[in-house]
Amino acid sequence: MLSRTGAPPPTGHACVHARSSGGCSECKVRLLSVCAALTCEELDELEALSQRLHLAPRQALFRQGDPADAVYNVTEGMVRLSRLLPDGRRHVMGFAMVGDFLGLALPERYNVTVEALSPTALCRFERRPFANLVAGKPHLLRKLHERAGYELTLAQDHMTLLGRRTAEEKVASFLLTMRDRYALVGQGSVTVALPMGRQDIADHLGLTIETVSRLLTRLDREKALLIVPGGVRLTNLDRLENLAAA
Amino acid sequence: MLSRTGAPPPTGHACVHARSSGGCSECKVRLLSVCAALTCEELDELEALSQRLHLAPRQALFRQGDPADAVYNVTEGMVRLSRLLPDGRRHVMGFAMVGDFLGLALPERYNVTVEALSPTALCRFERRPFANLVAGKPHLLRKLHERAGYELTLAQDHMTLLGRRTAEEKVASFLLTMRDRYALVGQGSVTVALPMGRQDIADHLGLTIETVSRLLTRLDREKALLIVPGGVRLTNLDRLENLAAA
DNA sequence: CGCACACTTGAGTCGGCTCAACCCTCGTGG
DNA sequence: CCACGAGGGTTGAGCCGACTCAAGTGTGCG
Repeated sequence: MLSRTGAPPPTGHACVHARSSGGCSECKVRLLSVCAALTCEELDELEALSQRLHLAPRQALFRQGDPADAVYNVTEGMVRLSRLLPDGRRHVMGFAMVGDFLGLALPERYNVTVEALSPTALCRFERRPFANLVAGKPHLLRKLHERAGYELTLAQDHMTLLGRRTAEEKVASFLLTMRDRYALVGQGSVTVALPMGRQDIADHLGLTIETVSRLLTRLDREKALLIVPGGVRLTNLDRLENLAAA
Repeated sequence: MLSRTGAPPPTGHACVHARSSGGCSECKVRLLSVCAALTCEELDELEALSQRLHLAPRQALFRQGDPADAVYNVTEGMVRLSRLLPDGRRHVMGFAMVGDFLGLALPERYNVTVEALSPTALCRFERRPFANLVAGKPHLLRKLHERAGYELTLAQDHMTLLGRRTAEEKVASFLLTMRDRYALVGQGSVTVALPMGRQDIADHLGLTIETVSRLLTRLDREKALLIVPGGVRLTNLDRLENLAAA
């Protein structure tokens, strides 16, 4: 199925290559993404397959059940990966941001719905051509596999979170995880943007919106953080890390 | 990190190959495992690297924190993958059985402890030589990647289970999942062996042992299943499937 | 027989959920 | 400019499902 790729330490090589602007080789997220595995020539091949795409907030990229005929790389903004249970309950699998890859685990049909939270830009690759490209590039496959492994550890960490942690631990842990992910893409700051709504956070952590809201305001009152428009400012990291306690 | 590979539909090719007994080519789980990707000659190479290993119940294969210097293929029995939180809480990531691969996502150190639940046999591969072998065999890497993707979907399903389902749904769902996994390795039956203890099930589902016990006896009383020594017999699949309601 | 260990069962508690207001901000239109 | 409505977020009161704590029941093994 589909999944975010968090961001394992980028391992790219510089690529001096004169070309018209806007290409993959000038892509500012290249070194953060699987594309870091490619040489200049390979980037050209990739670029030939790619298609730029922009999403407005609330716009869907695809929906659970749609035939899975493309994979994507997020180059700007943030999207939400969610799943609807037959009885209406919703589970938010995660959030994909700059550098994340959508489509590591591809079944016949997407089993999540992906929607933009903020204005988002992506590279789209048709599934078949992309698979063919990968087939001829073991190091790209290797990179994808590496990502998949990394994803797997993240998924497992999240399982532990969901299964064995209290509401407060979940919220603290979520905020710190978001901070770390921003840091990995060079946006490290004590102020963490939260483009998703409270309901999204709740559905991600296995809580209700009321619980998330209550805990955030409590952490605010306790001066562990400061709620600001569009996010939070983490004013007492020690306290939060204590709560999240790996 | 480490992880079970459930069992995507096996896709192997028959391999007529005369050789001394006990080799990979006679391995009865080959077609269920990643080894299905290999030709006879490649199997020989693999076999040269492999090391047979047997575990008695309760015996550990390795522990959380040990340097991750090998990967494994389970050929018999069942192991438990668990993780200990700093405060003593435990989370059981899953159970690996016949055909499952341990080591898809390998960080520096194992982040789970693997212990045998029943008498277990495995193939052990040193990490480096195995990685080298894989590096020269794109179709094996491909197979591993496929598995990783499959694992990822399983992990995500389990997340949904942990985050958004009630205790009863969790238990019913767990039993059906176990049944399906047995079926995939040719042990399909309405009687499901549960070599793990109640505590293990509880730690896997994010419940307490008492809750698991209570729900099993309730389902028994309601004639949805029958508790038998070492497992359960699912006597009313419809009812259970209703409860698990994907 | 008797201990150990896994499991079951019961009574009481509590964390997080449900239900229901309420508040605030922002966009729209009169 | 203000009135208004909608949507997101907050807050409160009460409840309930799963947890905690504690005892009891097998069952296998030395």
